[in-house]
Amino acid sequence: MDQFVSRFTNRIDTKGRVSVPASFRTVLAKDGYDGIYCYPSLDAPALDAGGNRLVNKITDLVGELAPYSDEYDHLATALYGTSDILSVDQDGRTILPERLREHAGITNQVTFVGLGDKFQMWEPSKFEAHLAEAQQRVRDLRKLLGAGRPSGGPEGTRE
Amino acid sequence: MDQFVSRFTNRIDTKGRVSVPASFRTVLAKDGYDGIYCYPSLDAPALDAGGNRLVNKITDLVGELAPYSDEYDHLATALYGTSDILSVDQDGRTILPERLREHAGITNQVTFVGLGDKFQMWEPSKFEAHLAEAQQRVRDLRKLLGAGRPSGGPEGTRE
DNA sequence: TGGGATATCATGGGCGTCAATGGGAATAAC
DNA sequence: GTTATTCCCATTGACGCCCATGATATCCCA
Repeated sequence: MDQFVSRFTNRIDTKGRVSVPASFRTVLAKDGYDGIYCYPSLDAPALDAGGNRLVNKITDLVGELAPYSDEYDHLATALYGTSDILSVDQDGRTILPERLREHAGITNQVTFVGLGDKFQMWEPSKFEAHLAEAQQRVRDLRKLLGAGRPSGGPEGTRE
Repeated sequence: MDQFVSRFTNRIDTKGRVSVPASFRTVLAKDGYDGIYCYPSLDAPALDAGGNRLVNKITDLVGELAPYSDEYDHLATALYGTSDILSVDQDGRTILPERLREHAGITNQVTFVGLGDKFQMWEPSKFEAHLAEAQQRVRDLRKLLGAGRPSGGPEGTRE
């Protein structure tokens, strides 16, 4: 299945429209989703977005909870209640609602970031900071994983 | 399965195109991947590149993590968000995006280095320095391994 | 084993297409 | 009636397609 990869930064024009990157539109089309399912990221100043796979993942997540539990209410509110389905016009452009733009701090440019089954939309400078942190965290993780590797044979044998 | 082996240095022409080595293209074709999946190496001034095997490895890595965890977010950002799928034209050439060229310090030549399931792209002089260091590390490792080898039979027997 | 022919690969250039951007008009919604 | 959204079109630069050329590697024959 095609995935959302890479990242693009596009401008918001005077009418509030922004071009959805052509490769993301292609993935959405193959996914069979009309428009973009979108909600404020739970723990980042960004917007989570995608098509059917994102919707299915949310349905599965919410479906694992007891229907009348507090968790259910909270998660359903966060993932359904705050979301929008953005329309994409025939030129491949969409308009971000004011509420979503405010959450992400987006003013005149949007960075689209592919994350495999979904993508995120960021204010460009916020994303650069986030990326630096993510890369550092992954490097730290690799060091942790590397330390556990038997590549240092003698250490492994000694243990 | 065919592997990426050997290394080649090709020029970037005035249009920013570079020939992907024919043997690498053959491996990609047999792998069934259309284009080249490519992202900045996390710990080297180089680009990691490959086909389905590389993509599958990344998908497995990211798929092991809980969808809304911090680790998932960081890994997906670092591996999907910084990557590009490079198209390869019918003459076997590709164009490296500016962002990837800058990460690797590539200006007018690229060294393609086969690493089995994937390959890397380097600025030629950076690769030479990297190779010298890697060869020195291998010598050091062999010394270590040689000390632990059962070629000295008595040590092995004693355990 | 050496030389010649052939095929393949890397390189260079021109032309057409595509994607992002900008703007206007019409329609729908408030 | 006003504003927002959708539809339609044009422009420009980047990229893909197509072709040619030279160098190198491989193959075949004497």
